[in-house]
Amino acid sequence: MEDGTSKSVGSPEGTLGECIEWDLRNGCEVRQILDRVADKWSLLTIALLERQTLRFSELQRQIDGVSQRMLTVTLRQLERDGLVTRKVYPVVPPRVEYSLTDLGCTLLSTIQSLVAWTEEHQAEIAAARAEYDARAAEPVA
Amino acid sequence: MEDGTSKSVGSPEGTLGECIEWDLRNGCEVRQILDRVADKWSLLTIALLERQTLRFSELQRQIDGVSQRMLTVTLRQLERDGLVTRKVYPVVPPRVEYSLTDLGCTLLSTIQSLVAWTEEHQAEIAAARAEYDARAAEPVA
DNA sequence: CGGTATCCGTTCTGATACTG
DNA sequence: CAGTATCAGAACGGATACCG
Repeated sequence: MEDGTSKSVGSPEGTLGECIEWDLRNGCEVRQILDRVADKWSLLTIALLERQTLRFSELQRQIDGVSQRMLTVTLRQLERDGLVTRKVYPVVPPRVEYSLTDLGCTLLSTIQSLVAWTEEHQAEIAAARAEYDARAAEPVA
Repeated sequence: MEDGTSKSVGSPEGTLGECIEWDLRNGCEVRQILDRVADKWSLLTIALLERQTLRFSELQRQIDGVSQRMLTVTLRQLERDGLVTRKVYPVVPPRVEYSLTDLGCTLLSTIQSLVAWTEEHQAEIAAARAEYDARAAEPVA
């Protein structure tokens, strides 16, 4: 996990296509970051932290389906990437609150778009799948 | 895989937070779709097909890093979900071209945002990681 | 409560070999 | 060229047990 020293950045401007090519040609860490933010749990976690601070248990309850381990791992990654802040209150029982950093907030709108898109086109995708599967079942006939 | 019959969709309007909650409470297939479109290879594949049709080998060459197997799998999923069109020319040697469907195009802008965000904040993330790792190395001191 | 450590089965991936 | 099939290794994810 060496990283790319943060200075050789300077991504080229231009169309997305160009950026992608640049990205790919460099086989750089962009893909790795993309994988992180595009992660299922990361996406949902960030979305849930929109404008609100949540405790570990609250997150776990709301995401429901995520195991304690996965939530912990996800939060650690997000914290490491500077997207989420972890605040520990030295009380007993322990209280740990998570919230988005400014950097994390900049991701919000994009994630919103992605989630919104998914919900908007849910039916279309389901239909496409059904059609595809049906076609696969009865070949050319 | 019951469908979402296209009419029972009506995701609630309002803030993203509300949508997410709705999403989670339904434990619906949204997450599954999200996982698909948020996939590393899917993301890059769709981005590369922006306004252009590409052959299998062209995609493989440009994405570089993807194995033939993964590219095939990815393209099949995207095709099944109705995001990509697969056109086979019955010639020899075989020629297969891929392009985005209208549905796939609607995802373009969102994906562009995500990729753009990643490239824009690459440095910040790298810095955050470095700081986090450094802090982990020398505890409280 | 909020983790961490560990075991362990499942999934994902890449490399390789073979086909139309 | 564009796959499909197979196999082994790596990564993922859940369940459990235990700590501060």
